[in-house]
Amino acid sequence: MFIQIEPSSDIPIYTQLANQLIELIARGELSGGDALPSVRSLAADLGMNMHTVNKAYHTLEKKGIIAIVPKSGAIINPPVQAGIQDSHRARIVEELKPILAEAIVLGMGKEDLVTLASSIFADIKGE
Amino acid sequence: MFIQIEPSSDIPIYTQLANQLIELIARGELSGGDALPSVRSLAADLGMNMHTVNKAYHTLEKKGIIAIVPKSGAIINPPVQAGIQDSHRARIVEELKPILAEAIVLGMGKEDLVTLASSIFADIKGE
DNA sequence: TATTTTGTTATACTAATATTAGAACAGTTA
DNA sequence: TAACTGTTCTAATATTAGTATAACAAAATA
Repeated sequence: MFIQIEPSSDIPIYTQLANQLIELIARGELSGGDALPSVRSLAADLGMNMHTVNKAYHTLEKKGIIAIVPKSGAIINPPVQAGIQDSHRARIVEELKPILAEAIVLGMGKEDLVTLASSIFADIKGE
Repeated sequence: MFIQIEPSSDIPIYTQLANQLIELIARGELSGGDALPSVRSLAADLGMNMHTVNKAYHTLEKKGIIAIVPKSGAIINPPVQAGIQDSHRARIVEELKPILAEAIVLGMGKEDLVTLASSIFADIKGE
């Protein structure tokens, strides 16, 4: 598992970890049904505390991306075929809105935003 | 100026304030050249501390959205006609990437993302 | 069955951040 | 001149982030 943490970043370590795990899943390097490493082993691998990894896992669970089975481990949820759930979509919208507003103020138009979204999509999926 | 702060939110007050100011500008309710209220008056209006407003203003300055003139006040930057600057665009991409990755994992495809971006754009611009 | 591993929970500590508070300073504006 | 401006400073409290141990009970495994 290829994960790189920037200790000097203003983004919390557990958020960096959660984001990189999400990208690995989006890119297909981790798939639905796969088990994530135990919090202890991943913490040892990355040189961080067990509780930090635990917090990242629980962040992913709250987002509906993995399932944590008590006393057993964390498993990536199977891909949804019926499309995104409304509750998740609403959360994405709330996260996206302030960033898109910023982009608009800084001079981007509707076409620019659509192009940007497509290009980031391609980048995540692996160019 | 219509600003609503949620004290119980996990989003810091100064971030909520900065985001809502950005949306007001994106929507056109505040325009380039307009002066923002003084940090003291806005803090009094919103029932918060002067330093919290000050931090929100400096956040907007760092993003290139307003200019703060020492001993005078804060003025909204004029709209850019030459399109967004590369440095700003790069920052937007970094902010957008983890959210789009999350959307992909939760079942959204390229078309869904493009549609979502368009719909949020319309929403911000005032339906 | 016995051992190891698992996530969970609890406590404790340090560091950084967020927020409020009050005051003083020096330049701007009316 | 007088009021207002952002800046700077000190200070206090509250919350969050991160690390460090330790113990527990259930699951996996040898």
